[in-house]
Amino acid sequence: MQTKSLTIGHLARDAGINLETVRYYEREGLLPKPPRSASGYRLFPPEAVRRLRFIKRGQELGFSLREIRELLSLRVSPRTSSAEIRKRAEVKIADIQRKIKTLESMEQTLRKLTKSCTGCGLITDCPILESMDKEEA
Amino acid sequence: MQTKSLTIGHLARDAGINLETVRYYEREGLLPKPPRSASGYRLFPPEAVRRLRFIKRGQELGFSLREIRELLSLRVSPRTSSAEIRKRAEVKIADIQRKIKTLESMEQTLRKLTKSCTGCGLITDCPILESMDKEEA
DNA sequence: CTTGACTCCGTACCCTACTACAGGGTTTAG
DNA sequence: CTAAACCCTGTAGTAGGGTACGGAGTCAAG
Repeated sequence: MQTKSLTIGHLARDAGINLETVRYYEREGLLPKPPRSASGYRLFPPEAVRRLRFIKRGQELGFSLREIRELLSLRVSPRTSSAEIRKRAEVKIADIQRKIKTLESMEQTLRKLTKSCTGCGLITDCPILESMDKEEA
Repeated sequence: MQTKSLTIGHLARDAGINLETVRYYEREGLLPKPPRSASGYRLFPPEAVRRLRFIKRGQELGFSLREIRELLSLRVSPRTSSAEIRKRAEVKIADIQRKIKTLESMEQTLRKLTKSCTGCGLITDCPILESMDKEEA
């Protein structure tokens, strides 16, 4: 075992995710298959930790594993050009922007409601609920 | 059947979701149980369409059905005060803001990468992939 | 009336993303 | 040398969010 390799348990702890999940990601092609020791143990390079963190962050942003795999594997085919990859990245940016816009509009709606809600009256007068049950912006 | 009521199929079509999903939402408490016709058919009020659209949008923003139900049912308990509801709405706003921030930072990362990627070179030189495989901001 | 489109309920199945064994080999600390 | 702590593979189970289907009743048009 080289000093630089991580066993699966080590990697999982460093990245803060379940050990079984690491194997799952490997099966699903999110993590490149690592070399093995003589006895068959996986020997992950230290970069694997960052890769796992990238996956986690992507998920928190609402990307599916399939999308994250896409992002991570843009380089897989040696045929695709750098331009192609750039294009894909731009699509993802547009994706993200749409998500941001929707969130912002939802925030606005909630914000307006809390503003018109003095917070003192009885439930029946709360404009937040009023609007909730009837519709939204 | 009153002129204003919608059958389940009608509602589903109007809201653009699967009929079975409507029943699922009712079971899960996202949609109030509608009155029934003499023969047992559900008779939804027209507002149900908006409610369904609200649910859909919430999902697109990464809220779980449980969270959406929470938002929708803030008024359920006649004991909670208007202030309580306002507080909950504010928590949701903070939630949304966190999501927006994370998305923005991811966008920034991707944007920086596309900028440094001329899009002309071979795959091996693409800075997007370079950074993908090694880490991220 | 009959036919086709709807509806009802209950149950079962699907996908995603994990998570948990079981049964067995390996490494390492004492 | 042995026990604890790891690791392996393979399979199964979970939760969330639906979706499909069978068997039966209902409604509207011709």
